[in-house]
Amino acid sequence: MQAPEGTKDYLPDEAGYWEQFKRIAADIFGRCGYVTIDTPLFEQTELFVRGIGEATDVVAKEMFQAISGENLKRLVAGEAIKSKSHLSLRPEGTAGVVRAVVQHDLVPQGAPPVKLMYAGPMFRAERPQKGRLRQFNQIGVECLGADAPSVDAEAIIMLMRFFEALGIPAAVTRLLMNSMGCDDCRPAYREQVRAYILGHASELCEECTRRAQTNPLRAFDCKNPACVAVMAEAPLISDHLCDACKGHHEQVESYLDAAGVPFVRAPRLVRGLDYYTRTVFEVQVTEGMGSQNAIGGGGRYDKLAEELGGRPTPGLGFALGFERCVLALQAAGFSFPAAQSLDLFLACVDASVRKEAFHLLQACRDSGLVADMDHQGRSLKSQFKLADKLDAPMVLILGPEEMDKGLVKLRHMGTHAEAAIALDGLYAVLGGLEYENSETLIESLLAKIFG
RNA sequence: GUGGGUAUAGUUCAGUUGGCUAGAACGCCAGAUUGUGGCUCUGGAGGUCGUCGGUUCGAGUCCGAUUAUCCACCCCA
Repeated sequence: MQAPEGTKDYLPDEAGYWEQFKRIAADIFGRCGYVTIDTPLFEQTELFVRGIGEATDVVAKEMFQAISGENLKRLVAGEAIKSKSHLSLRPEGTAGVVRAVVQHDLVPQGAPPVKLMYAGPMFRAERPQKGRLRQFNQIGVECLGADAPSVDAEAIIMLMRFFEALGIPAAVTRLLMNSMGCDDCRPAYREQVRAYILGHASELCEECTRRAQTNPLRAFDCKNPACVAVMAEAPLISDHLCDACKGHHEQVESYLDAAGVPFVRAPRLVRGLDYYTRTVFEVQVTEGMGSQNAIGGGGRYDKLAEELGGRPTPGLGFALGFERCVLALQAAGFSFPAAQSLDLFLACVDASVRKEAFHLLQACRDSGLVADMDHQGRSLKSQFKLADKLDAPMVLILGPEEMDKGLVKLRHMGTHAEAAIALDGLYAVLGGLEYENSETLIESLLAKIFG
C-alpha cells in the first residue's frame, strides 16, 4: 500500500521542521498581534462556492468533496440530499476563517480589528508536480475590521520578514504588487478588458476567449506566448483605478518604501480567487523552484464578509506554502535538522547489568536528559557505534566488574575522557540537577562528574 | 483534466543487439581489537527487477494494460 496520489508522509525530520516553521511564524506574526485560530478541515461546499467564486478553477474543478456514506448512496441512487450535507475539504484557509469571524461576531461594531493566523493542511485535486501536492500545508493570516493601507503594508512586511527569518535569501525573492480596484472601478475596467479580448479573439487561445465571458482578467495569467504578447497591450488596471483605490495603493507602496521592503509593480498580476479587492500581492522565488514559484500570496477582500452573510467588514490576508518554502530553502543549501538529539547513551557490557541499566535510564530521563539504550542485545562495540551515530555527547557504561564495586563509568565522547563514579552518587546527582535548558543540563552534569 | 519521462538491494544508480548464478557505490551487520565510537582492512546479509498479462526456446531488457512517481500544461501556496 502507498500513500494516495499527491500526498506525502512527513517523516520525523520534516515533521519536526514543520513544527519549528510554525513556531517561527507564531513568533513573527505574534509580534504583530496575530493570534491562532483553528477552523474545520471541511466546510459546507456552499461556503467556498460563494466565497472563492463559482467560476474559479479552485472551486470548479479542484475541490475534494467530503460526503457521508449514507448520503453518497442517496446521490448514487439519484436522490437529493440537504445542501448542508454537501461538504468539501478546504482548498484554502480564508473562507473558513472569515466564516468563523462572522459566525462568532469577532468584529463587533466599534471593535478594533481582529488579527488571526492559522496553520494546517489544504486540499486540492490537481495533478501533482514539483511544488504542488493534493494535500499541502499552509500558514496564513487574516486581519478583519480595518481598511487602512497600513494593514496591508504591515502584513506584507511581516511576510517578507518571515521568509528572511526562515533563511530564504532576499536575493532570490521577488514581491509583486498590484491593485485589483473595487466595485466602483473594476466593473468598468473589466468590460474594457473583455472588449479588448473579443477584439483580438483570433490571436488568443481558446481558453482566453472563453475567459472573456467568465472572468476576463484571468487572461493576464495565461502563459501562452501569443496571449502574453496580446495581453501586453491590453488596458491596465493601474490606469483605471478610482481615486480612492489609487490613493490606497499609493499609501501601501509608500509604507513599503519607508520600511525598505523592495517590490515590483505587476500591473498584470491577477489572482485566481474572486474575493480580492484592491491590494493583491505575490512572493516568488526566482531560483530552484520549477514552475510553481510562488511561495506566498494574498490580498485585500473588503466584500467577502458581506458575501458570507456578515455585516460589511474589510479584510486582508495572505497564505504561504510550507512545502514550497522548503523547496526554496533546499535550493539555498538547507537540509532538515535532526528531529531529536541524544544527551546520553547507556551501554551495557553484558546482559547481567541490563536490569540496573534500565532503572538508571529512567532516572536519567526523569532528570531531564534525553537518554536511550540498546534494545537488541548488541555487542558493546556496536552500542558505541550506535551512540556515535546518534551523536550522543556522553555514554554511561555499566559492566559487571564496576557494578560489583557499586560503580559505573561515564565517557565523554568528544574528549574520550572516562570517569568511574559511584552509582548511588550518580542517582543523587541526577535527582538534584538544576538547569535552564538541555544545553546547560549537559554542561551541568559534565561539570559535576569531570570537575 | 491533457502531454512527456521514469519504476532494478535500505539509498543513488549500472545492466550492451533479449542469453549462464542480476552488479557497483554508499548504507547496514560481523570480525580484525575476547570490555569501548569516528579512520582503515576483511568478510557477510540484503532483490516478488512496481503489478498483471502478452510475444519468445528464453524477458530486468520487447509489446499491452495498470498503479505510483517525476516534469510540464492548467491553476495556485
